[in-house]
Amino acid sequence: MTTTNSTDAPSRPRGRPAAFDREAALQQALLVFWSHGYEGASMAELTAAMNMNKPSIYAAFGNKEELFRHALHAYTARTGSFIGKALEATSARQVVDQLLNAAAAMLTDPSHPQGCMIVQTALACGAACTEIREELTSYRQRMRQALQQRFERAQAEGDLPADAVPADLARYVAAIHQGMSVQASSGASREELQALVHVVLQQWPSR
Amino acid sequence: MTTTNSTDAPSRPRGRPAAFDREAALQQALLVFWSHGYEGASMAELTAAMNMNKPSIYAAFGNKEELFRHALHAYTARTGSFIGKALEATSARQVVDQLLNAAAAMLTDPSHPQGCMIVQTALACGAACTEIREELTSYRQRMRQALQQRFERAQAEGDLPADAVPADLARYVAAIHQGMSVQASSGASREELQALVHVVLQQWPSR
DNA sequence: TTATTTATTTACCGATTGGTAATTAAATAA
DNA sequence: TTATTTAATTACCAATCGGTAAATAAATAA
Repeated sequence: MTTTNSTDAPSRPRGRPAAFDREAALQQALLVFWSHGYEGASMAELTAAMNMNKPSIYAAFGNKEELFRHALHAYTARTGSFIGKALEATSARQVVDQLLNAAAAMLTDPSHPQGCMIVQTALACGAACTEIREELTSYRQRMRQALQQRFERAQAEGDLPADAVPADLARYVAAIHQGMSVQASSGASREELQALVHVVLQQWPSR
Repeated sequence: MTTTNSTDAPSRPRGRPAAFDREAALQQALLVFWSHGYEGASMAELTAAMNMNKPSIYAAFGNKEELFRHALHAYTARTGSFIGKALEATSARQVVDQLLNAAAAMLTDPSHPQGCMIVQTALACGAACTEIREELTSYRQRMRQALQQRFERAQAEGDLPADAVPADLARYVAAIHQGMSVQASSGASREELQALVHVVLQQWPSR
């Protein structure tokens, strides 16, 4: 049991108070990484966007690689929250509908860079960011596995044809999602992506 | 009419002969850009792979940006040749079949980096490679437009349902192709991608 | 041979990269 | 006040970045 102050009111820490808002600074870092990629984002640009000087950033978040991980965590918690919600829909078809239409909206939202951070920021990179690249790859694989499990459940519930292969359908939907991300980063509009999703849903098995 | 040597036999040029094979050197540069991206590929790594020192590279190909364009041209001419062939297939369904199955094979070919160079090498990057990024984007758009025109022709030939929208189908197939590229670079096997393509073909309209 | 032309080699350039040591500023505790 | 603790600022580091000037090597032309 550590020694704390007598009341439950939070006591101020000892030294000089931080001048930056941690969440706000992280959000700015996120935007820089999102638009320029891991190695395309320089510490100079990050310091400018976060309105912090380098030693403060390193003290608060570690080095560039750890800063990226913090930003990535903020991304999945905030921007990527629609994925978990879509997986809770009541049928496989509704999962795909909600997932891809929410993605069409998010990927083209003008309030942040276009496309998906997890697809864009380190698809190919130099030797210095191999770990980051692999981390993003495992993120994508986890999403695909979550889709596969959801489709397996759907099939067990008679929600998908018996001859459908959940693993293949999951890979298919994941590819659509990733392709939409590429096209969003190339300037595709929300309406264009929604038309794409419409094609997917029209052809979705056994509706 | 310029002055040439008297016979048709090619006369040797005046100065010291180049010690490198231009096409082979370009192929090595292509492999480096393909696996590490435009800004992830350093001139040091390129010189090592091409077995040329920097001044020779600059004399032969221009700067890094122009070298990338030369490599990109070699890529589209060699590796990307299957796209043009697929577009000549006799039906829309066969176009998609040939295009995506050939892509599944190419994207996972162990003799070169996994995935598509045009998707991978500059999706997000720093300010220094904006032009490269836009050039790759326009490559992807040209492929999508070619698909759209092919589907328009298919529809006119009764090869696609009257209510199908060629532009949307083209965007759909392009997204599949791009998503396959992302997954190939993440380690998906040829068989896994072929299973994905099977899902697409099973659901292709009006077969 | 000598002159000319082109390629390769070596050494180097300024700028930028990610990262830090040392100092100064602002808060609390005694 | 004085000591202590933490943050912000300034200045700086070695390494690497893309790119090049100058010198040397290897070919042909005369």
